[in-house]
Amino acid sequence: MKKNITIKDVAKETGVHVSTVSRALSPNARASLSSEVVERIKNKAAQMGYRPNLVASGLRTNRTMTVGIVIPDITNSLFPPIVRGVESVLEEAGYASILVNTDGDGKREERLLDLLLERGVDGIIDAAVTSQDKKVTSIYERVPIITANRMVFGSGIPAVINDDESGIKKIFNLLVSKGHKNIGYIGGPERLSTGEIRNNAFKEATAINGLELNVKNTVFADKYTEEEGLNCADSILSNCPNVTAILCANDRLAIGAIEAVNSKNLKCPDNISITGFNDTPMIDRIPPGLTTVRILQFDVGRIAAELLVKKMNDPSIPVPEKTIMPVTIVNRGSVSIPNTGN
Amino acid sequence: MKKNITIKDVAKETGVHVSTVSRALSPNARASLSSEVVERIKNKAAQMGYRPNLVASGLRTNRTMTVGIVIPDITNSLFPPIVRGVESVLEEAGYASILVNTDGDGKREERLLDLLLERGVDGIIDAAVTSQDKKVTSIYERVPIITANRMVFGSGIPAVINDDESGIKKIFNLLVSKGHKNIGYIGGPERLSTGEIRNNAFKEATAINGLELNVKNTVFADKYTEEEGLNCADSILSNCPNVTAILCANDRLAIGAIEAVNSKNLKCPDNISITGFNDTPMIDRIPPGLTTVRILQFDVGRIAAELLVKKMNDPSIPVPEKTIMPVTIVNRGSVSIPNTGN
DNA sequence: TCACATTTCGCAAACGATTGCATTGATGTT
DNA sequence: AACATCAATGCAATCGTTTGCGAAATGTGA
Repeated sequence: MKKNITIKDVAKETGVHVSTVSRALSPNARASLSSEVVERIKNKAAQMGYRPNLVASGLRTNRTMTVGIVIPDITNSLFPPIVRGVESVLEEAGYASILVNTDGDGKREERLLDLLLERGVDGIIDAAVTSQDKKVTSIYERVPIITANRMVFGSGIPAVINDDESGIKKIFNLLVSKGHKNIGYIGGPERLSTGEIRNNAFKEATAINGLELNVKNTVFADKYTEEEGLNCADSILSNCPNVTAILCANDRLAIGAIEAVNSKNLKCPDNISITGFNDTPMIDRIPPGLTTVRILQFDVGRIAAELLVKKMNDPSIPVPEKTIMPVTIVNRGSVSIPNTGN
Repeated sequence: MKKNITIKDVAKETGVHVSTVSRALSPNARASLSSEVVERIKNKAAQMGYRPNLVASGLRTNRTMTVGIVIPDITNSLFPPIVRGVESVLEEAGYASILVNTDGDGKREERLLDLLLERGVDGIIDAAVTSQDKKVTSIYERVPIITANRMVFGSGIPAVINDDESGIKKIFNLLVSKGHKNIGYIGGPERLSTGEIRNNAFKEATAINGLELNVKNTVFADKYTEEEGLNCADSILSNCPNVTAILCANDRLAIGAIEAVNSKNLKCPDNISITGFNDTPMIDRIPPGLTTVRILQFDVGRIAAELLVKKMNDPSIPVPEKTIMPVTIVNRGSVSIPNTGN
């Protein structure tokens, strides 16, 4: 392993002091130097193959130029686009990102957040928070944080989220416009802001439309997984055989619901219409084509990162506490007019 | 933003020297201290909420306890499981990982590798190398590297790859065992080791089986994308209408090929059998269910990381230059007996 | 030509932790 | 009792960079 070339080596080679080299190589401090030396030093440094040591610089400046990205699980296709969105702006701004997966485990999340702190990250993008997250709130006084896709209620932590409420209401309206009156609902986990907001939106939507809501046709998933979706749909279908549609708080739940429908020898959408939320990648290739709410995954990450960069540059700068990204309905094959026949 | 508590604060508070605190908190050096002081210091440190500054420690020890993970694109579902595999062992070993996406762009890859070096990563897992990658080879003398899923031929860089050759041969044999004699092939990019190995394996397989191979039914994709798969399949289907099966070097190509078949009003597998490679997540939900080669994505990452940890602990330790992970065939619906009728 | 302002650069102290070496005090040996 | 031995801790340099401050060199104006 070769030895690294330091600022000191460059200084010796060019016959100036290390501080001069430092200044010559720093775009800000460069101004106080004669352009002649600056050129000479920059050339020599390049020629010697000098690469700054970000660790040393980080120690001195207390800025590591790294941020932590906290997500539940990169294996969940909802998150990679968010991560890319985050990195698209972070990379431009010179930041590297440390990615960690919480697996939705609170203890893990706490550990990982502490780890990020030890590593001196300049900021954190957290897409794995729970709606009442204590840990992240306590950390918020030590480092700038932006939550993405989810939020912590009443924490003051700036959040970039999707318009969950209007998404649910729009797709609910789509169902009623098709003639559905008996709509089942598979809700999201109440401990997540997405779950709570979507679930409330569903309740409101039923009320607004004068439909009735009973405990049998609205069940709440404990996790956003296909398996939960399958179980919840099973429960709805057996307790309320007269539902003509099931609105799901998330695509994965919807996929599970479709499975449940299929396994009962029913067909979606012929017998039961099903809708999702997120329009997660590849979902369009799974039959019958999920009608769902499209969110701007990449942009959620992008905007969150932009806000974070602002905050990191100047912690006192005010950023909106809630940025709500627009959603759109994408119509595919999983919704049709209700089949009340037989 | 609160001030961080340092080793110096703990020293002052306990009335000992900073070096003593350092030793007390370091599992190795702890031995040379009386257990009484060690306890006292550890307690006080915990009580004060002391958190080590990994940046400072990294500067002194020249070990940042971070590794770089280089992949083409986290949005490609092949990679998240690999990343999780890597992190599963890295996290245990106390390393954090910086994830970067090259987008398959050589220039980007070079820049990102340099960035990782500046950040003083202790090692690199690279799943984005080309088969003749100069950059990564040149960097290999500065930091331990393991390539995952792909390899750099003749570089001496340890690689953990899948048994691409036997995967292709097995699935080829599956096709001939079903009776296929006129098999088209959509190959992988020649600049990637996976492409080269799989393409050669296909050639060998045809030779072994005494089948003929012509330029019209074997085409090579420039990238592993659905779009390329579609175009390549289009070309094969129009130039060789008598092919009964298309073997694809990768699942995404296969998905594109299925699209091409569908768009010609043919059906897979009724008219054309199609096979893939990787058994990428969710692929099982896309009709008609791709018959493909399953690779151990998670384990490729895991093993690569294990080797890397070994190397980082002792660069002189020998690790196998090539670790080949077993593959298995997973039979789903996309292969049937050839339809030569009409 | 002198006093003074400016530009350009060097000096040295930080940042927080680690570690080889020196020092202290206690213990053991003869 | 004198001395070697060893365990426990302190001292200070070090990692590579940044930056406030001061010194030297240069320029300016009268």
